[in-house]
Amino acid sequence: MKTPSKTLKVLPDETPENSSAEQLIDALRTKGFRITKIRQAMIEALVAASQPVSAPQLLEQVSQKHPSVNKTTIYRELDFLAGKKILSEIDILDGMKRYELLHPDHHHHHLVCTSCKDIQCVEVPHHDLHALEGKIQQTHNFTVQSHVLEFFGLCRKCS
Amino acid sequence: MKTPSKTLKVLPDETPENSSAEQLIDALRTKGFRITKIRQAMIEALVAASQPVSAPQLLEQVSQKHPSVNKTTIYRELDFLAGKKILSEIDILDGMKRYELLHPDHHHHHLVCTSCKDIQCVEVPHHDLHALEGKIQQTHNFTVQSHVLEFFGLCRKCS
DNA sequence: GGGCTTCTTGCGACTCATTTGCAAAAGCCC
DNA sequence: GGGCTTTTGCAAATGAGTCGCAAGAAGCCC
Repeated sequence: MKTPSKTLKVLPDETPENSSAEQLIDALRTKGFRITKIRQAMIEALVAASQPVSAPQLLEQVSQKHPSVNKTTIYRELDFLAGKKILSEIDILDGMKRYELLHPDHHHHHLVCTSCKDIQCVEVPHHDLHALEGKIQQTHNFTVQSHVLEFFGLCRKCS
Repeated sequence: MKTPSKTLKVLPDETPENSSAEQLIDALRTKGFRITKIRQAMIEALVAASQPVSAPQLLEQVSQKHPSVNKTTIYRELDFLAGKKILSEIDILDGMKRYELLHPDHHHHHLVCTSCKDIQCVEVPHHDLHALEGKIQQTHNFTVQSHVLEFFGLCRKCS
């Protein structure tokens, strides 16, 4: 097991090629799921997004190409994609969930600007958290499955 | 810089005496706020709670003594108490906020059981997070004001 | 106790994210 | 194209949280 880097890297806005829309779609098709226009449009929108997006935002975006999309479809599809581990759900405490592509090989956290609501991603060296989880497992008889770590504050523009 | 204890302590369910209902109420009265039946009942319910409670839960509980309480009052009062730094707001991602007494001298995190929804508190050695926040401040030009760190998994009974 | 001022409360209506049931429409396979 | 199954749209419902306003209560001074 290698030691994680000590520095915090800014994650690029562009999506790495292993999660481009086409590849995600192919993977779904291979597993036997249907590739509908809405599903395709949603995946494309999510891949293109530079920040986690909410269902209403996605609805608006998908509506531009498919004016008849229904919000129910958006919610169901988000659920479907999250269930397939393609998306992860994040919560910035403003009353609605947001979704972003889940990258199996790295897990990151967010810097949420409390003023302009901008969300940046941060990669946090994971050994500290893992050590902590191990300790919790022992001390509390609690099997940690996942965690949420988000920072709230002021971004460069707002501070 | 001193090294914080490496062990994780289980926080007691009982509330330390410096935040008993009477004392909180006296403090509010001294500051000139009115002590109404509802306010009193809410503070008592919150002091008695062994877990963070949601507004609907509190509504139900307060309703038992005061059948005519209105949910608006509950929300307003929670807001009021949070504003006075008596309560802190926590979010376990199930779509509603929960509140618990805020202990000025320690900040803690939670272990949320994904099966039975039970919530335990954990005190986490804070130097790691502080160091991290300092690093983020520098690397991202982001002024960290607060953070959320919650662990999800299975409690003893459910694992 | 009475009256006054100001803080709180109840009520009703409203917003808005999210969910549900059902029937119609669209993918995919042959 | 036909058939089977997954997706979708629609309409209505749920549920948390909010708002404006008028009535009700606390605290205070006399």
